[in-house]
Amino acid sequence: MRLSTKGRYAVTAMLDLAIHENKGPITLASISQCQGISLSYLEQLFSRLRRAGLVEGVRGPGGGYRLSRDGQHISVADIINAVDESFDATRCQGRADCQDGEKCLTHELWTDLSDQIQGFLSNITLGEFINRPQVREIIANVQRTGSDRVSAAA
Amino acid sequence: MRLSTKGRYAVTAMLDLAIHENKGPITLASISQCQGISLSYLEQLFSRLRRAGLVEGVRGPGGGYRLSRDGQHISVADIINAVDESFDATRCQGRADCQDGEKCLTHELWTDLSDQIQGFLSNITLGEFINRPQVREIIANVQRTGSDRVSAAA
DNA sequence: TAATTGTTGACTATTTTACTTGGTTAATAT
DNA sequence: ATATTAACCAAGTAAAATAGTCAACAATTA
Repeated sequence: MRLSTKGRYAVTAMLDLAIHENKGPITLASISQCQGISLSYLEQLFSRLRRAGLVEGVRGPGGGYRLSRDGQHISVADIINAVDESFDATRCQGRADCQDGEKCLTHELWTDLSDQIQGFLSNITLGEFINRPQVREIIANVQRTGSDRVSAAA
Repeated sequence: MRLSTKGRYAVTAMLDLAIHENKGPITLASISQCQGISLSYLEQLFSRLRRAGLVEGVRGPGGGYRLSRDGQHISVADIINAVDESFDATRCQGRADCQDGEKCLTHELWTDLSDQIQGFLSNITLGEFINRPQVREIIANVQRTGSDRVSAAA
């Protein structure tokens, strides 16, 4: 479980899709412009998100990306795992040839902790998150002051 | 909040110190050997942990590092923040000149989420973690099969 | 057909990670 | 005192990850 700006890009982009879930596909160009991420970099990220089955692309004019399943069933952990491919290959794998056993010990402690974090992020879904009262408030405020995404994308 | 192998190294090393909290200082050489991390890299990490006030070094023979305060009061978030120095400087800072307001929106959603993760990891302290029944079991098992750290360090 | 948008691959620059080398100090043991 | 131990410190380096560019191609719509 790695958590970097790469993961943040993916999560914020996915939140973008989740918020406009019912307004048709969102183009990467739009996300690129709004979030200041290069288009090609987003393409790379979405390539992975698509292969992970989290989004589906729609080609042609009016196309873009949409969530491939309900936001309620896409967790933050899903997204981060999709773009990070962190097959960790922690040392001392299998062979218990550590000098005094401590190596395997702390390694195991970390995996325990890592599982905890993973579990925590698995319980935060896009749908659940954007439906929290305080988050809904943020969304409402921004859409009141700024112009809507639909008009901006049209 | 960045979470990489660097952070894992730091956390596992700190868990090492926490487990042997009452057995005097632990040398970096010992941790290096046990966890397969280069000594100098550990020195760099502990330099930061020390400057963050999480550990204190003891020079000379029999020296090493120990926690500078009780493990109950050192959280995983403390450790990761100490070694990662992630002042993120997320774009669109202050100036709300985003094209359609969406940029600031998802940025804010991320900080919300990020605060959640931070809060979660702040609640997991070294002391609390290694005192969990299932974790204590791991520790007991390893110390039964392998030789003890004290004998290995002596 | 022309425009739009996803899809893919190769290639590059920058940053971070992880490590190396070579020292210096401070404490301890002989 | 001297040698040993170990923390401290500072450059520099190789490998990897991050972030981005460029260029082509495929499907869809108007």
